[in-house]
Amino acid sequence: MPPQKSRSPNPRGQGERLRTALLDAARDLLLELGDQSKLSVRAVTARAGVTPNALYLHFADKEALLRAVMTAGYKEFRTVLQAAIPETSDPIEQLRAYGCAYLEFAAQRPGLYRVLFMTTIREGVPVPARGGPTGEDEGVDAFNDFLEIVTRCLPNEPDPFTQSAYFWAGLHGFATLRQAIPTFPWPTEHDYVERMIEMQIHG
Amino acid sequence: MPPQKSRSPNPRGQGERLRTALLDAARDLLLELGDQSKLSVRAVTARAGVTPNALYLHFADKEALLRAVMTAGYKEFRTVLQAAIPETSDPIEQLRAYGCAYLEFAAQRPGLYRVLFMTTIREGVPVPARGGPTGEDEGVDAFNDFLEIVTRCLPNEPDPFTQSAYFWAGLHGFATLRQAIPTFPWPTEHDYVERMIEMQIHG
DNA sequence: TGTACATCAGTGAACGCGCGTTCACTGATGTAC
DNA sequence: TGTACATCAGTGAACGCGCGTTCACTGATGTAC
Repeated sequence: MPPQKSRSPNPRGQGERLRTALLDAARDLLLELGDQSKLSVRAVTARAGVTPNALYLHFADKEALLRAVMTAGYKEFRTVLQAAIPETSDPIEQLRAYGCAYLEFAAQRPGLYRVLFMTTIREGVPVPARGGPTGEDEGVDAFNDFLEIVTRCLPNEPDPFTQSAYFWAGLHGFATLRQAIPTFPWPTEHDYVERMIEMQIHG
Repeated sequence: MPPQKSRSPNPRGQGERLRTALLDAARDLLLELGDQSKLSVRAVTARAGVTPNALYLHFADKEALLRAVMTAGYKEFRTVLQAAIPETSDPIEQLRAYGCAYLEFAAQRPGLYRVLFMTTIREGVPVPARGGPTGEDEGVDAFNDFLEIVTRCLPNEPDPFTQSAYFWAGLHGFATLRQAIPTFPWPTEHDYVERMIEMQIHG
């Protein structure tokens, strides 16, 4: 349903609804186009059923929209991955589930994943730090969720932060290379995660 | 030296020189801009000191130029990495050097690396296959160079192809995540490669 | 040797398009008195 | 209760720009006779 038909203005006091509608439209277009470079102001506003200039009622410019999409994307990322963690006392089982969910997220939402983890426009976006704060940013929190699981998997590891970074890089590398070169004979998601766990945890 | 000044036409029979000049200009711009999406026909031809329409004397369209840039980029990639392999009988030493050179290549030529390993336009570009052919494509050959080193490192490994893919994904993940999120406290290139070798080879 | 012609390596000018953004306006809903 | 006004959620029309690409042309160099 691209250019939503015969939209009537939001009722008085509900103008902020359009903000959400624009964010949703941008996210959906990102999923369809698979690439941020094809995302135009005009496409987003058309998808929301509104003229291009209406964007500027809620965002200073196109870049502000993109930043807001990133913020919402990190929230979605964290929510989806949190939901995938099984309730079990076995941290390895949790790590396995988290890793697979990570790869699935990237595979199912390539455009969104690209914006979150493959762009350079992240000026001002917070980043995880050793012993850094929590609760300020969904992206940072997502890393900390992961760090927590890895820490429980490796109770004797002196540097679980770095270990998490290694694991993350492995997941990211598989997710993105497979996306770029899909015809390469990659192992399955499950095999890949399993092998990473074997090497990094049991090794 | 952006728009090369007062260029005179190539001598008769040397028209193909412009093809090379355009490829070089595109490569250089890619390195400067860091991103393929900003690369325009007009910028490339201006850099080569020629009007935009001259591009069509040598390439069918913009996409054909990009494909040619990729081909040349793979050749450059392979050449640089081959040159980094030390002459020694210790394959681990070679693997270490190759891994570091890989990360350095990505760090020093981010725009080029993006085109080679982070785009989706690679329709028709050959891809490594188990026991596949050699000598047809520089990208495939580069992987086979790497596969050969890994095989020598793991003489008892039943599936060095998959093992190479794991290693590759790890390198790619580190190279690209570090590029996207440079403020994260990443380990050094050398530490990362060392740890990968420990886990995958000695582990 | 002179000259008509072919070939080559480009250029000049323009096309239609989609882009991000701005300015002035509209029409419905609420509020003050 | 009526009415003048303010506010709100947008719209209409246009701007200047850079883009990829095309068409007809040019000016120098070679070749045939």
